[in-house]
Formats: sequence, C-alpha cells, structure tokens
Amino acid sequence: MAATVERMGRSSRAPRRRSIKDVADLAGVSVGTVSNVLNKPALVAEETRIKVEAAIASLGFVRNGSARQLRAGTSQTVGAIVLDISNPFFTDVARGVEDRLAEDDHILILASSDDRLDKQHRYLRLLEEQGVQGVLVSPASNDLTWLDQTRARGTAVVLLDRPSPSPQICSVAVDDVKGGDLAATHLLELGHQRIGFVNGSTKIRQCADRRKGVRKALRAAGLRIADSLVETTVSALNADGGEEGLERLLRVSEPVTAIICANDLTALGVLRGLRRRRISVPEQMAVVGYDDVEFAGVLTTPLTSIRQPRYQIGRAAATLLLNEAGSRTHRHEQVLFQPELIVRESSGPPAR
Amino acid sequence: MAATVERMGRSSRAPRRRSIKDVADLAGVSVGTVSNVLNKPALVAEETRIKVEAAIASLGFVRNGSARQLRAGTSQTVGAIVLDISNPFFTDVARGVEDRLAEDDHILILASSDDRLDKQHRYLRLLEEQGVQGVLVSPASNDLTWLDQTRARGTAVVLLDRPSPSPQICSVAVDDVKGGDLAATHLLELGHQRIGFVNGSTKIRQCADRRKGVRKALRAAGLRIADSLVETTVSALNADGGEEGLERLLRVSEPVTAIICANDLTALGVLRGLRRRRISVPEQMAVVGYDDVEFAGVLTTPLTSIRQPRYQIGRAAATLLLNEAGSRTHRHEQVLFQPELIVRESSGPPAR
DNA sequence: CTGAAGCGGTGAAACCTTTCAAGAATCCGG
DNA sequence: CCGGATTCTTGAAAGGTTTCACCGCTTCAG
Repeated sequence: MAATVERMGRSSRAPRRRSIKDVADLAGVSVGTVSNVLNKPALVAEETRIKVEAAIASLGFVRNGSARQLRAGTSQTVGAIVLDISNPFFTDVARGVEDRLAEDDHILILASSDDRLDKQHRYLRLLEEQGVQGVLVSPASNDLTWLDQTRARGTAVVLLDRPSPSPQICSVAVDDVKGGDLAATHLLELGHQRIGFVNGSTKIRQCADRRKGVRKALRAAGLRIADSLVETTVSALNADGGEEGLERLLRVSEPVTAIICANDLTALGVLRGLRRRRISVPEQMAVVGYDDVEFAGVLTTPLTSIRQPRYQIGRAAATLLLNEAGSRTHRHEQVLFQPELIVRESSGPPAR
Repeated sequence: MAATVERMGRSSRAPRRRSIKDVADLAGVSVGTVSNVLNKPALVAEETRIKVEAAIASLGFVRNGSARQLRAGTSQTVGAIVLDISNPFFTDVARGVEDRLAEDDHILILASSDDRLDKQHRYLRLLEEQGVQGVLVSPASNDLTWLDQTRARGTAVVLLDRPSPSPQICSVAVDDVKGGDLAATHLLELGHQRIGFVNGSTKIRQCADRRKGVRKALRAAGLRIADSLVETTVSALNADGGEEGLERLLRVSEPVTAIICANDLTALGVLRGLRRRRISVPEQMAVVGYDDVEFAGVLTTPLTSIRQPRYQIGRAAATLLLNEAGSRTHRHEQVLFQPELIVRESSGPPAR
C-alpha cells in the first residue's frame, strides 16, 4: 500500500481570471449588455449578441459565481448532509437528488456527518456561509433546535429519511413500520409460526419502527408475541452482528423457523453462520433481509429483502427543497414512501 | 412504492440575512474590526473581541461566503467529478477526500459524470463558476484538452484513478499492472498452471493494465501464455457478465483450475455459476476477485481479492490539490499506490 | 527630549456581477 | 418631415466582505 512518487514537474499558473469587463471591452459594448447576453439573451439584438458571444469564446470567459450570487442574492447550490456516505442507501439517494437538481441547473454539495452532531453542525454552518438555497439533512440526533435557527436565517430545510415531527417542516421518509409488517406477514403467509428478529438498538428510529411493524403483523395474525417472536439486539448492524444474533437465536429452547434481519449486511452474517452449521436455506431456515442492497440478488442464495425507493426519495426531497426555496408561499409536505417486498430464494415454507 | 402526502403546513420565511455591518453597529465598532475578529483575532484587543463575539452570537450572524470569496479571491470549496457515485470505490475515495479537506476547513462539491463527457464538461463549468480552489477529476475519456484550458483559467486539477500522461499534471492512481500480477502470482504459487481470466474490454484502461500484469506474471514463471491463460471478454462487469464468462471458460477443451475476475461483482457471478454446477470452491476451482469490496469477506465462500487503498487515494488526491491550489511554486506529483492481495477461502491449491 | 515603533482601531476602496432608470437609435404612420 | 412608439444599449448603483493606508495615542531607545 506504499505510495511512490514517480515523476515531477514544475508549475506556473495564470494570474487573473477574465471578467465581464474584459469581454465588454473586446466586444465593444458595455458590461450591462454582456450581462444581458448571459442572462436575458432575448433582450439583445442578434448582431450584438453574436459579437459578445464571440468575445466570450475567444477569452474563455467563465462567470464569477460569487459576484453573481452576491448581487443576485440567489445561488445555484444545494447542500445535503447524510449520515454515512459509504452507505449505498445514501449514495443512491444522493444520485436522485443530484439528477433532480441538474434539471434546474443546480449542483449538490454533499457532506457526511458520520452520525456525529458536531460534524453535522460544522457542515451546516459552512453550507449556510456558502449561501446554499437549502439543505437536505438526515439528522444525527433527535434534537432539531438547529432547524428553526437555520430557517430563521433564510435557508430552507428538508428532512431526509426521517418523518417530520411538525407540519411546518418538509420531510421525505420511508414507512419503516410497514416494512417490518411486510417482512413478517410474508413469513406468516409461508406458514411460519415462530420467527426470530435480529435487530439493532431501538434508540435508532428505523429499528424501532421496523420492530413495531413486525409485532403488529404477528398480532394481526392472531398470534401472541411471547410465543411467536424471539428478538435479539445486536450492537453492530453488520455481518459479524448477524452471526452473533444467529448464535443467540439458535440457543433458544423452542427453535425459530425463520429470521428477519434489520438490514442486508446482518442477513449476510446470518446466512454465513447457517452455512457453517450446515443448516440449509430456505429449507431448514428462512431468512429475510432489509434494504435490498445491490448484492442481495447475487448471493449464492439470493436474499429476500425489503426494498426502499432510494433514488425516488432523493428526487422527491430535491423537488421539495427547490420548491420551498423558490416560492414564498410554500406548502410544507411530508412525503412517506412505501417499502416493497422482494421475494427471492432465501425464504420458503417451514420444514414439515 | 407509491408516495403519500400526509400533512401540510404553510411557511413564511425570514426577509434578510444579517450582515457584518449589523454586527458592527450592535457592538459599537467598525466593520473592519468585525472582519478582524473573524479572520485575525490576534490583532484585536481582548475586550473588543468579546464585545463583537457577543454581538455575533446574539444576532445569529453567519458570514456571507460569496462576498468573502469575491473580495478575498479565494474559496473554501473543492470539486470532484467521479465516474459513478454509486460505485463503492468512488464513495470511499470521496470519504478520504472529504476528511482531508475538513482538516483545512474546506468542503467538497461532489458530482458524478456517469462516464459521459457532456456531463463532465457541464459540471466542470459549474464548478469553475463556483470558484472552486480546484477539481479532482476521474476523466470520462482519454481526451484531456479541457485540462489545459481549465488550468489556464486558474483552477487546479488533479487526476483521480488515472495516471497522468505528463509530468506537468498531478495524479493519484493505483498500479493495476501490479494488481494483475499479484492475482496471477498468487495462483501460480498455489500450483495452478492453467488459469482463466474473465476480463472487461481492453479499451478500459484498468482492464488493459490488469491483463498486462497477469500475462507478465505467467511469463515470469516461465509459462507460455498460449498454454497457461484462457481469456474471455465480457461486455458487462457485473454478476451476469461473470456467469457468462464462466460458461465460456468451462467449454474450453483443456479445463482451467483457477479463475481471475476483473472485479468482485464479476467474481460473484462466477461463484454463483460454480455453485449451480456443484463445482466446489476452492477445491475444484479457485477464484480471485478484484477491488475487495465490502461484502467480499462476508460471502458464503469469502473471496480472495485485490484491495486498493481507496480512502488513502482520496486523501492523497485532496492533499495534492490543496497544495497545488495553495502555492505558486508547486511541484507536480504523480502518486501511484500499490494494490494488495487479500487471501481468503476462495483460493486454494488445484485438485490432485 | 526626540523619533520611531507598537497598538487598536477606522473608513474607504476594491472585488465582479446584476439590475434598472434613462438615454440613443431606429422605425412607423400620418 | 415630425411625433411618438419601439427596440437596444448604457452607466451607475448596489450587494457584503476583506484589505490596507492611516490615525492618534503610548512606550521605549538613544
């Protein structure tokens, strides 16, 4: 992993950027006209426009965004603060945001708070200084006092992957209760009566909601929670956490015939542990994941999972933000997407 | 996947942002002094500083980045244009970039060109307008004429994941020839004499380089390429491509005992195909992937792969860029990282 | 006692663009 | 050929920050 420096060279850089004035001088018009060519081409005569455009091209002129923004009072940037940029969920959301912004010629400043409040605040401040039109935030804590302050200073805010606590705040999220319900109902319909649930801490909103959904489904099927659900909480929602959870579930006296996992990485660990113990999937144990990450379908045993419309979430959030930043009389909206069950080979009926 | 709007509310937003002048008035000092408090606190007397800081806090003042940048001529932003923001490789690189930039209080504007030249150029222009200190670009084509123009206008450029064609250009990349060599050498040391290679088009630089490395290793071991290497080119470097490549390799008269894959997704397809045919890994067929993506180690048969120092690549690129943008007498550097072989269970000696 | 340097702060210029009232040029019908 | 409408273009102001020459005072070395 050692880096090697191969070759070197010296640099000398250009001194000063061309300004609109340089263009005006070259084209023999005033700066106002150049500005009009740039922003309201319809106002300027064909002939003049061509002259100016030629000057722009020959100088390689590029607008100075700062001056533009300072004067016009409006910027072309939007900020997003996500919890973890390495998480494919947020990456896909970001892609949706970016695509939507591109349609309005805006660009995205993407930052990752790593679930830390201090980083979230630091980025929030930097983005405000940049004069972003607004920010999409996947909040790192339940404390939302910063939100009012930020909005009071004129920066629009849309909550990402977190339902809004108030009708005064825009948000885009997914119905995690429904997701848990879908997973459990699917297994119940296959005939399972006793289900294991490898979950994360209920302090995490997503985990708490998914748990709620699972329990709801069991009750709706007329089962007693105490008889039909074996829950285990793991500290890390990754493959190792999954193996650990599996181990605990297998030690329970009355064994489960199916396992729901809080996310696909956890499910991966469960699958790995089952394979090591030569417990076949889905014949001896059904497994359902959550997130439907890209590799879920290409595992040696393709994984049944709950899909969230990640790209659409991003698009919706961007749309809301552009709308909120754009109009003075904006109607705040709370968008709630529905998750979807993707059935693959890892789930089947329980053994006879 | 249908979205539902749950509740609504109306908005009313603040009229005007606080300026440095408001702070000065409240604190009873001049704007120059406030500016000094902000930028050179050492220059201003303790007492005055405290007064000003109190005023800033009580007004909730946030610097206007545009005005600052316009006057100071320097910004706090850096742009990055990557080929695919959904690719974990680039995500991890981005994280490295971001972390490094944070140390210097800079922020990252991240854009994805999706391998399209038009998008690359569009983003390049927008970033220039924003007045970024510089851009990290993973180029979408071999045409680098834009680079000189961009630099002539004063924007620093560092190539990402592409070795620089000239000593006048900074770049950070990984030695893909070495990576191919590592994979092949590993298999040769295990005793394999006849190896399959599922590769992408050699038009892709990474694929061409890795192929070069594989062939080099075989020659170094005294083997004839014609006898020891069976190559197959697949159109898509994903799981389906892998299955397709595997199928072709298995049809060859003199069978291979090991397979090298152009990336881990391809390897996933190969593994899946082998499993379906009940060919055991690694006993009957050894498999080596490339990239060491996160799930490589948690597959049902953990995958031997070639790791690239993604995070470090990002950090290095950011460092180079900050350096190039910062100093007038910058020495251009071409950093080449070395890949690393990660041995897991999918590779073993050939069957007797 | 003098001149220079240090201190803490001031106020105006400069950065580059957009905006807009007003002026110039052109064109039309009468 | 004129008055007036229409179409283009101009010039200057405005926007918020940083920078820098400068000011009046104190301190200190010579």
